[in-house]
Amino acid sequence: MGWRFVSTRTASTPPSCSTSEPAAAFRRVEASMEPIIEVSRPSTPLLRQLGPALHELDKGFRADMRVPARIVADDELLRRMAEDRSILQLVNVTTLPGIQGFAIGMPDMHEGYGFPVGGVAGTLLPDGVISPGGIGFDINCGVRLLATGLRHLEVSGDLPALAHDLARSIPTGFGRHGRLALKPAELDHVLADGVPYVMGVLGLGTREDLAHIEAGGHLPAADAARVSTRARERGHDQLGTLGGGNHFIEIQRVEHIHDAEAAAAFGLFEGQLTVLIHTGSRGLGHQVCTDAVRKMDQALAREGIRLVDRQLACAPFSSPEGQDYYAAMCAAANFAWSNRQVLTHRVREVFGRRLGERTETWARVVYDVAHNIAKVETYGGQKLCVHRKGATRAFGPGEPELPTAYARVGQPVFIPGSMGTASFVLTGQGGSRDISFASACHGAGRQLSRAAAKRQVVGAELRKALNARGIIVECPSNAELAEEAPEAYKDVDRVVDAVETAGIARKVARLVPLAVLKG
DNA sequence: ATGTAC
Repeated sequence: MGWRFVSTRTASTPPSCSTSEPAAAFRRVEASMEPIIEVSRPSTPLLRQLGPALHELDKGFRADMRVPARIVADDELLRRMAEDRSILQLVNVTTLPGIQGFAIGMPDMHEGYGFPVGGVAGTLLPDGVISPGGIGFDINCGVRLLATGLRHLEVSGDLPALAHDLARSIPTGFGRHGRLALKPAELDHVLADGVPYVMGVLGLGTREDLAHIEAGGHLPAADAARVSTRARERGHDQLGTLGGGNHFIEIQRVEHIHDAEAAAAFGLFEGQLTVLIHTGSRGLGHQVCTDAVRKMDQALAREGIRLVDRQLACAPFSSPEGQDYYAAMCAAANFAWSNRQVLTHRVREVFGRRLGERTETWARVVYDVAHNIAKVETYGGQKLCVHRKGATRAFGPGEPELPTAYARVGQPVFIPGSMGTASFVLTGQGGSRDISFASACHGAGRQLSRAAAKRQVVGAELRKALNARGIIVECPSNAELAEEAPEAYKDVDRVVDAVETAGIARKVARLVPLAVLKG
């Protein structure tokens, strides 16, 4: 395997982002971004394989690295990553003040804002930085799996009606408003209290749901008062909406069980009808991120932070900007969990109406896990701010936060494939703490930009091809379909295999789509 | 991802 790492500037002179002339500094950094890797050259001792599907780029690669960069991938995925700037972005992450151990990229890694999507980094509290770009614009974008007691064959004739009803009940697409318009005081409660409020006061859900959501659907560090007026305006009527892009609701069948013990613990069986919900905090979270990036950018000089890429805007966790962002991020996360909770309620309404309110038609929450979030977690006795951007927490067995029924098998991890392809349920392995700060991948990962996908794929033809395979498509826009075409994504089987080979999480079940609802 | 370019 031949890899050559090429840095276009000398390692002894890391670029600085002089905050007195940010625009010029930004241009310099941009100019230094290509290329990081050339394929088919002699290998370098700077990149070495640490284990199965685990690689490390030595700290000596660039003088400004504080820790090494690691990547979970097989050789083919690594080669793919080298085609965009994601590895360079991961190297940039290693320069952040307070970073501990290593920055690590998941096998679905690709370019993002500042951090790569699929990047994980832990910074030491209290004074290590928190960086909004390490969480992403869609704060607490995440995935929730619902499992019914139905066999898909029992209801195959009802699927078109179910999909249609869901499409009528759930607003999808860019900027769409929902049926719930929250009064300011109600929005405050959603932001501060998350799903317990939605369940307890609005009556949408059960106590059982709460036990099967990461963090119980409520981060207590949230402070509604630190969410800007503009963010609240954008979010007040978006609870219970799906959004656009890669967000979707999919009705699926469990095609194959890989791990009988874990599947039994999660309540999954072959032929079962499941529903996968993928969405986040909509315009509210986006505005929280935008607000924080601006504020932190202005505070860099005061904090004496010099950045290699301005998109890595950050502030010490303990600083006013860091605390404001963390409290607002937690509030946006509560909003996102609440959003998935309201969507769950809509699914239950539709299923109950169409199929009758029976034990079998009840959609139980298997788990709900964030993949764009920062969490305070303890590693080696140290409290870290673990940034996961396009990365799923993957706790192994025995972690106190897990539901009791999952304590022996580990945390459910959901890996949605691209539209029309398989999704996976995995379970976190004990080794994940040391390998990846207890993190796994979050999806197949883009390999084509949205623009490139639109050029290459005709939405109407994709729709026909999906229908020909018996997949129901509820999506008003052919353009949106084209952007999310399977060709735009990496091979999800390969991505999941890399995570499993590395020892982070193991396969429990493979799910295939029956109907997809998207913006 | 996103009232898609303050």
